[in-house]
Amino acid sequence: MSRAEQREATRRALLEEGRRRFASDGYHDVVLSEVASGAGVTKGAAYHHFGSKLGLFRAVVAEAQEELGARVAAEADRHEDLWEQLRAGCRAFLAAGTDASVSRILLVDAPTVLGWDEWRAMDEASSARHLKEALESLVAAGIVDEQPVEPLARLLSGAMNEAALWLARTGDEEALEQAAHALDRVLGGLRSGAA
Amino acid sequence: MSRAEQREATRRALLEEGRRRFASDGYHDVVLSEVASGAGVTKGAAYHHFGSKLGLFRAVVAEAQEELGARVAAEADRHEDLWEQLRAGCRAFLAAGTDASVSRILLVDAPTVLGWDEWRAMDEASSARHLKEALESLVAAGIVDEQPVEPLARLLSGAMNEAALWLARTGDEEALEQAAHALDRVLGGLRSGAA
DNA sequence: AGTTTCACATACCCTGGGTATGTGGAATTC
DNA sequence: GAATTCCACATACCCAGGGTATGTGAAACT
Repeated sequence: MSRAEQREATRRALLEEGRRRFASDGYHDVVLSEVASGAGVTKGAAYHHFGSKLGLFRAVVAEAQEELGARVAAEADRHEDLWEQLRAGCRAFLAAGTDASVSRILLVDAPTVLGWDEWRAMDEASSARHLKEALESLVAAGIVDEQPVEPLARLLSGAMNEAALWLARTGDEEALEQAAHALDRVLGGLRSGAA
Repeated sequence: MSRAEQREATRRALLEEGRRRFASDGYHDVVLSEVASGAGVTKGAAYHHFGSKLGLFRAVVAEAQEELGARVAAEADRHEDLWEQLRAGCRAFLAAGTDASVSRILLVDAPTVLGWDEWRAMDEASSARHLKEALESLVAAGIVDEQPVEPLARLLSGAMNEAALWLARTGDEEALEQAAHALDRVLGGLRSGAA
């Protein structure tokens, strides 16, 4: 194995082991040296690659964020109708929240550990941006009334984050159906001439 | 000062200094011995009263939670109409989120530090319960369609938490108005025969 | 007045994040 | 292909800070 390959291999091993532990134990209870030994290396390697425990966490978050964004977008893009795209995206997000490596890392720990500002910036770069764009398209198409999209997107984003956490906890198939229904209700309020 | 009075005085001093620091620096960056010295005592006193750093935080959270719940309930109770009660409560919550000792402590740190389960249990005991009760009353009055109230409450709770954080960050008078409007839209979707 | 109690102070322990430095083998140079 | 450089890590160490064990003096009780 060449040096570049070797480097990439340990990097990946650290990311994966880190993700596992962050998801199951939470940021604070994760010991960096244990992540390293779990990945078959030592603390030194982790610091070489990521600079700090927070650096590793940041990298894990970024990766998980991207994956989630892609997953949601993929589900949304299966529909032609703009309104259905929004619904499908939201549902995909709720379903994804069941995964601990999403909920614990992205929704619970990330805001505190990275600070709310940085977390929001990362969120903006993926899922939140999709949501905002979807809403803007709907406004442009006249399906949703003209209005500031930003606060609306925040409200919906928050609603779905919380719902996803709730589902992750009471990981029930029925609960997911209920949440999806409730979400439809809420979204319904946005349609032109609904209220 | 009697011993009981003295005890209560230091307890309060620790709670208040703790609340200040947790709000401005966040749980992790708060050093317990500094909280103590800020309150005019030593670490020993803090451990005597609260058992651990987490114990102090828990006490601070409980107090802040109660205050918030009371504030929201008070605003809601100024209205006769059930629907207006819900709206007023939500608006009061949004306004309260501007306060750092609410947003940082209750919304950002508490879920991670106490763990989501414990946080949810505490939330349930105050604001979340009020929200659920309000929704149940609305359903009973036929203003909102019959449906599972639990997931709906979670969605709304999450939406308001996130909105409050957003407001705390861009602490704008106009933003608050926008958020309140967006909230009305979303709530509007719940009324019978709206969708 | 003697004894007990208890609210704290003091001194110490130890985990764990961070850093500074060493090292062996791959990549490069001549 | 021997010498040199480079670099991905390992090793050894530092120290901040949460937690604990024990001491102490003044109030409360007898």
